[in-house]
Amino acid sequence: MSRASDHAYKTIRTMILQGELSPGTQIREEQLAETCGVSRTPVRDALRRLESQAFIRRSESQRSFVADWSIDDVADAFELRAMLEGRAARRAASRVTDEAMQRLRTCNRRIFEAVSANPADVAGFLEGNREFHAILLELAGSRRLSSLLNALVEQPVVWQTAHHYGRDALLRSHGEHEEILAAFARHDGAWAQAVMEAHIRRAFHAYADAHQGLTTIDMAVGG
Amino acid sequence: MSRASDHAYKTIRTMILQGELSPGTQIREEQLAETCGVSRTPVRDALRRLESQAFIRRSESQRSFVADWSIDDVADAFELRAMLEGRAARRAASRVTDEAMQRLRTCNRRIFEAVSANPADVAGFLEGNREFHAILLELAGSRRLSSLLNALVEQPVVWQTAHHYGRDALLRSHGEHEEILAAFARHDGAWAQAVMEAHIRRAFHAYADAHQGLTTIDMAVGG
DNA sequence: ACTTGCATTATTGTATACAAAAATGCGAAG
DNA sequence: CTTCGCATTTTTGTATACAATAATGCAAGT
Repeated sequence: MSRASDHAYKTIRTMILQGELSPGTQIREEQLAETCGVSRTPVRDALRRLESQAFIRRSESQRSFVADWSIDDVADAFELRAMLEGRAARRAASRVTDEAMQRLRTCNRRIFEAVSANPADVAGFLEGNREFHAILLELAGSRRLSSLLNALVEQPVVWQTAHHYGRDALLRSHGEHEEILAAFARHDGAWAQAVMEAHIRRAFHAYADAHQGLTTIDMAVGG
Repeated sequence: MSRASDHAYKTIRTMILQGELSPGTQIREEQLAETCGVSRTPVRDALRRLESQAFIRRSESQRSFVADWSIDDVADAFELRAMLEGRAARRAASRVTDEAMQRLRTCNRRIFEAVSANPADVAGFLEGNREFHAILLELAGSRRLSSLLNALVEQPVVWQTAHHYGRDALLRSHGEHEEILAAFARHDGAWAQAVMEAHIRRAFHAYADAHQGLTTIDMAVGG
């Protein structure tokens, strides 16, 4: 999007992701405008976008607050993501081309390299991961699915999860991508969907484990 | 939302739904501002919302156009809706209360009355239908699912579909709601989900039949 | 005649001032 | 001591002017 608006969006989003704005904090447009060095107009645009992605919630009287995600909300988001991304994988399996397979393989190789680095290159892993899922979404060929998933994938929770991964978990993630590629090579949509769902659900439990003690969680059995 | 912004939203949305703004038409903020009797600021807000619901698409250079939905887009939207609303039904089945059952029954009775009127009260049907699905979504207890579905349900396509229904189709719709209620009474989530998916998918084919001749469609087999 | 570059026009993006609405704090009444 | 009402302050909503950018058309050169 446009320069100022985009800058405000990224700035605010980063502040939330890094905890500079803690959950529950009230947000004032004017203050953010100062922080971002722009006027309130683009800040309001940015807040709209952040609200649609549940970074921010609005009170009945239109005041904005940094969203505080209960563990149930997190489970909810992961579950929806598992369902939607599973469907994307299934569609992608039946549409994948040789050229796309090459791109996916290259991407996953980069992920492997990031994981193998010493110490593990988490940022590189995240970037590779993001690209892998983006290619898959493109292959799924559903703009609507893409837009729904984009609203889910860039969540604070998802973003932070990888930082709790050990090298073994990162490696397992790479391995699951490999299995998805195998399913793609056979054009087996059901296989791809199953692996993808497992992939996302495991990610959820990695998150839940890292945040245990808050409450006991059980992700509903989905399908 | 706020007065002017909301008014702009509804006005523009109605213009699109009723075909006053035909698909592909370029949209100019200033012109809409005049039409709605407000300034560009709330119009821009409204356009953002309409864009997020795919009433409007934006060119690379940020010009706005009334979205033109290909039949594939329609199938895509219905399929996603079937999946998401099926999941909502499943969750609702395990959380439904006696009080909610009463509300749902009352609602579906109103639908029956609308259908039975002579001539059939399509607006009443739509309103009852909307409320039925809203209660169900509330019961599902997933804010995220709600927001994803809201972006899908109010589509031009969905809205227009009912106007192609004959009384028999409207009655069948009522009957499917009854079956969902039966599943709820037994707290059988799988049943509720299956009926809901069938319900939405039938609605799609009703639409497709009414628009046949454009192209042959086959909704992918989902799950 | 066809392209290329520039000036012009149309359209969107941003800043700012003002209006409306909501929250807050204080004081008086019970 | 609590509660209610009102004035004040804070915050968001809207209008409008101006800036930036993209589209358009025209003219000159090939």
